[in-house]
Amino acid sequence: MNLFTDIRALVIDSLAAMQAEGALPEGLDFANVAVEPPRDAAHGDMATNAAMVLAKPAKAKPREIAEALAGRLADDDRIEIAEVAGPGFINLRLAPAVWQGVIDLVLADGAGFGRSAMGRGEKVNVEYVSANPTGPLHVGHTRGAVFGDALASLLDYAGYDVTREYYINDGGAQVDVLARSVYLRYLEAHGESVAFEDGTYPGEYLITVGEALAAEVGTAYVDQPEDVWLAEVRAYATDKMMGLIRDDLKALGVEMDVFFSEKSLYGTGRIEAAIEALRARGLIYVGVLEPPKGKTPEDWEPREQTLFKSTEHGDDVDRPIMKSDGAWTYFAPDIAYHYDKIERGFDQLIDVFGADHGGYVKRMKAAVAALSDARVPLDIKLTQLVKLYKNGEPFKMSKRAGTFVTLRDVVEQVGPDVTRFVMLTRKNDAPLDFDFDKVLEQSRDNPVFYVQYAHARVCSVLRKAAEAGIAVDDLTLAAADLSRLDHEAELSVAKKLAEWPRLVEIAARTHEPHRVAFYLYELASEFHALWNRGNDTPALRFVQEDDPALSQSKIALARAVAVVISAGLGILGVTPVQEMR
RNA sequence: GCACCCGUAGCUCAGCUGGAUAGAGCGCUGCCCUCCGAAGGCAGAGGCCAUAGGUUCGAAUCCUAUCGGGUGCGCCA
Repeated sequence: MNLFTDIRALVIDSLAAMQAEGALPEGLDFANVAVEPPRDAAHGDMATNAAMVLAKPAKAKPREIAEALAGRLADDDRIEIAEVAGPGFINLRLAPAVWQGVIDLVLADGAGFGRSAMGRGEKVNVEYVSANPTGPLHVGHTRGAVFGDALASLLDYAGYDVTREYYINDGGAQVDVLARSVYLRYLEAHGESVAFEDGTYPGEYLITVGEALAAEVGTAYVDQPEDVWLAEVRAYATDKMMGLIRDDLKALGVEMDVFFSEKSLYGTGRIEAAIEALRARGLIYVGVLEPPKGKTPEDWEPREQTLFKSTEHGDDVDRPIMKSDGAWTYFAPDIAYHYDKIERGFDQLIDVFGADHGGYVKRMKAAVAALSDARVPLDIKLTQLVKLYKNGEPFKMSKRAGTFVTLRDVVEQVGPDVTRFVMLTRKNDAPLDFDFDKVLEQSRDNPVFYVQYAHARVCSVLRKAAEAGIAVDDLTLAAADLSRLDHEAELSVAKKLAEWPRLVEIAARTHEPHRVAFYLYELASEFHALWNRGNDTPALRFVQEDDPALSQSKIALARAVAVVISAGLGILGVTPVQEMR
C-alpha cells in the first residue's frame, strides 16, 4: 500500500473521465503526472502537477484544467479539500480518516508495512566488500560492507530476489605475497630470525598463521625452494584469511550468500570462454595503446597487447586483457566473473567498490553491456573514504605505527549497531567523518541515539500503560477506535508514517539506503515533538488514566511508530532497543 | 592532459523521475520539567544553492563552459 500511488490513481482516473466527456483530448501521456508531498506543509498533504504537465499537449490553460480536475477530486471521500494554487498545482488535503487508516494498516501489516512489489521478484546480485584475502578488514571495507548489506536488505524489502556476493581475489600476485609472508612467519615459528622486506606483509596477524602452519606440517618446508611450498602455503593462508574476514563480517552482522573464488576461473577455460564471447562480438583485437596524456610513465614504450574494445560501450580507451608476457591482466578474470553472473541469470548487477576504484567503472560497465548485449544493467556504487576522529582530533592511521584501525577495532569499541547506522548517515559518494566519541554520545546530534530513543520511549509507554491496567497487546491496539485521533499533532505523525512505503521505493530505485536512515530520523523527530506536546497539553499524552479506550487509540499510534522504526532499522541491520541505559 | 565524484547557512550535511517562499543538526539568542523518560521540545537570527550562459510554464536538480576540492589514468589487483 502506498497512499501516494493510490491518490495518483485517483487523479489518472479523473483525467480519463474528463477525456470521456470531451473535457480533455484523447491520446494524452500521463506518465509525467505526479502526486507528491509538497515542500511546505501549509500547502496541504499532497500536490499534483497534472494540469501543468498536460496544459501544452491539451492546448488548454493550466488553471482551467486544474479547476475542472480539482472539482472532480473533491468528490472523492478521501479528499477533504482540493484547491488550485500557484501556476496550476492542485493541493489536496486528505480526510483524517485516511491518516487514521494508515495506523490501522501499520498495525495489521506489522513489519510488512512498506514492503513493496516493485522488484517483481527480479534477480539482483549485489557484490560488496570483495577485499583481498591478505589480512583483516579495515574501516574502509567496513563502510562498503555496511552499505552493500543495507542496500541488499533494502532491495529485498522492495520485492527483489537478492543475492549477496563476495568476490575473493585469490588468483593474483597478492596472494603469492601473502604466502611468502606466512612462510616467513612459519620459519620464525621454527626459531629462525627473518626479515620482512618490501613486498611482504609484516602484519602481526600472520604470526599465529605461521605457527599453525608449523604445527601442521612440521619442518617439511624449511630450507625448501619456493616451488615446493608456495601453492600449499598460499592455499593454506588464503583459507585462514577468509576465515578471519568471515569472522569480521559476522561481527558486523553481515552474511554473504555466495563467496566466489577468482582462482576457480583459472585453468577451467572460463576466462577463455568469456574472452571468446567478446571476440564473437568483434570486440577483441591486438593493438598498441597511446600513452596517457599529460602523465607519460617514464618507462613508457609502445607495446602490442590484446585489447578489449571497451570504447564501443562508452569507455574512454580500449583496455588490455593480456600482458605482454601472455598472462591475463587482472581485468580478464573480472570480465569472466561478471560473465558468470550474467549466465547465472541475474536481471540486474550491482557492484560496491571503494572510491579509489572509480577509474574502473566504465570498463566494467562496458564489459557487462557487451557480454549481456545491453540486457543486464550494472550499477557501480562507490563508497567514499571514512575519516576517523577521536574527540574531534583526526586519528592518523599508519600500518607501521600499529595504529591501523580494523573493522574489528571499530565494532569492538562502538558496537555493530552504532557502526552500521553512522556509516549510513551519509550518501555513499560523500566522505564520512567517524568520531569514536561522538558516535557514542547520547544527544540529539547523534542520529543513532535519537532514533533509538524514540523507539525506547514507545516501549516505555507500553510498559506504563500495562502497569495502569490498560491492555496494549497488538490485537487490542489493532482494534482500537482511531477516529478520536484527530489532533493535528497526532495526524502529523500518521502522515509521516504514510510516507514510509514511498520512501522505500525511492531508496530502492536509486540504490540509496542512506535515505532510510534520514527518514527514520525525521519520523523520530515527529514522534519526539508529539511526546513533548504532552507536557503542555495533557490531552496529547498517550496514557489517559481515566479513559482506557482513548489510551489505546493513542498508544496504537505510538506502537505504529515503533513498528516502522523497527522495520527501517531492520533494513539497516540495526537492532531497535527497548530502553536506553 | 583526460575521466569520474563533489561544491547548498559560520560548521557537518539532506534535498524525491525538474515543482511553489531551498531544509535538518551543531553553534548563537530567548523560552518549556509539581506533568507518560528534559538523553527531549518550541521560537528566532543566519542563503547570490561555486561562477557564467543555456533548455522550459518552472532549475539546487538537466546541458555547456569556467573556477575550486577529491580519486584514478598500459606490462599492480
